[in-house]
Amino acid sequence: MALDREKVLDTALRLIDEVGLDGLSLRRLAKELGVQAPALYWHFSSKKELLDHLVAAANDRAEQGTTGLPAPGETWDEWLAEGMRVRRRAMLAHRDGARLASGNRPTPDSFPRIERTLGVLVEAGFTPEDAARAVIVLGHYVSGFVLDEQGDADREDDEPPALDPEEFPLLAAGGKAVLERDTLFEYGLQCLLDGMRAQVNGVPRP
Amino acid sequence: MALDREKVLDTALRLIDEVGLDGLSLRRLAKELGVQAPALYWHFSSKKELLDHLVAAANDRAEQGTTGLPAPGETWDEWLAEGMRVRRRAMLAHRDGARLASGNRPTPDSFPRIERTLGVLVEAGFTPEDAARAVIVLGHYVSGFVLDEQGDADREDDEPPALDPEEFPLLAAGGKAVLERDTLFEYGLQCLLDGMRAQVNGVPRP
DNA sequence: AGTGCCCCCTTAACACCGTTAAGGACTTAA
DNA sequence: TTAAGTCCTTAACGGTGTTAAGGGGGCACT
Repeated sequence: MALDREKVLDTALRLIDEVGLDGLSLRRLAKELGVQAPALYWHFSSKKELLDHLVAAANDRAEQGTTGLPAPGETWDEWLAEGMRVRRRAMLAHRDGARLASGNRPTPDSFPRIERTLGVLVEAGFTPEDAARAVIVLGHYVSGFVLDEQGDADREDDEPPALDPEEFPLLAAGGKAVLERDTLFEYGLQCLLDGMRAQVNGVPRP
Repeated sequence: MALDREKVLDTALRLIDEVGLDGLSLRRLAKELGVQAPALYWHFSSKKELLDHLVAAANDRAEQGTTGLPAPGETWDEWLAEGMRVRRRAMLAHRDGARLASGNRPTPDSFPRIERTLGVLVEAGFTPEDAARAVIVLGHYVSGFVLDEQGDADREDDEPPALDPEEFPLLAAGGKAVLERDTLFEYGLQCLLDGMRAQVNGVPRP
């Protein structure tokens, strides 16, 4: 039974959930495949290339079942928000998913999808420039958010340092609120969308 | 002439600008200090600890000269925006600064500063919970943004793949706009602040 | 003066890492 | 039957973070 890219990527994705991104070495992956490490160089030219394809594979799986266009009657902002929630869930689906995803450009495969997204926004009244800015900026928010979210998971060592509620009352109150990740994510997401709604409606900036 | 943490961190900060985060090995750093690699373990218990202190040192330097409170007559949103610009510049000041900064919690040293920030927002009408959410969410945006900004710099290999303006007209137009990093940063920043302004003024979400 | 302690560093080594070189089977095609 | 191509092996290179053991030098105390 010969190896192929598909099999390697499947195993790598499974392995990364077990041992994390830092634990994923070529030797470890090769062992899991019943093969010696240099064998992987037949299928991928370098580890970096393997990781790039890993991201693409994970994204493919995550985007399955999404149409890429708003449902009838769905407004652009509801649609965009839902797209960002999907993106967050896709990153959360794999351990270190955010770290894995950040640090590589979109491949040309995703151009049509992006073009369609921009089309929806332009249809809604965005200039092409602002549409691109909106998409990029939302992406940065999501990846920054999930990066932190998963960074916490890695740091298994110790809980947050003790905090005196007498000395830092606001920090103590706020710290709890910030632990509700879904609420927090939605807060930032809606803030961004508020700004975009205002802009597309021609509201002047103060 | 004995080594101390200060000297090590100084040299590391200088070295990281030359060789990047991935190029910063203990042996390389030790050589720069005229010392053998294991000597560093006298001053820091691990490389991870050294990097944590590196971030703290870089932040200290960046925050020097900022008061941490709004100037008289400055509104909370102008003040917050300026704070985020400072944060971005601090990360950009060192090669791989964003990658370095992401992936470690604020040390207790920064608690007073954060508490003061929350105080300003609560003064402006935020609930303590929303103030904390706002600060966190802005931070995620900034780090996600700069992470991408500096990721581009690392990728010296090839320019973006050719893009047919006939096939992807919006992408072509938007791609140019997105290259103006300052404008792009400001766009997202103001979007976020729009949402926060709306919330603090009690504007109901649509 | 001598003795012991503590600070700061050295040398040697371990177990890993990504990657390359060279070559050995085994399948397919001429 | 030979030739080419595919997929993998073993061996090795130069690098990594980290640990173990020990050596000098300054300081304090007897």
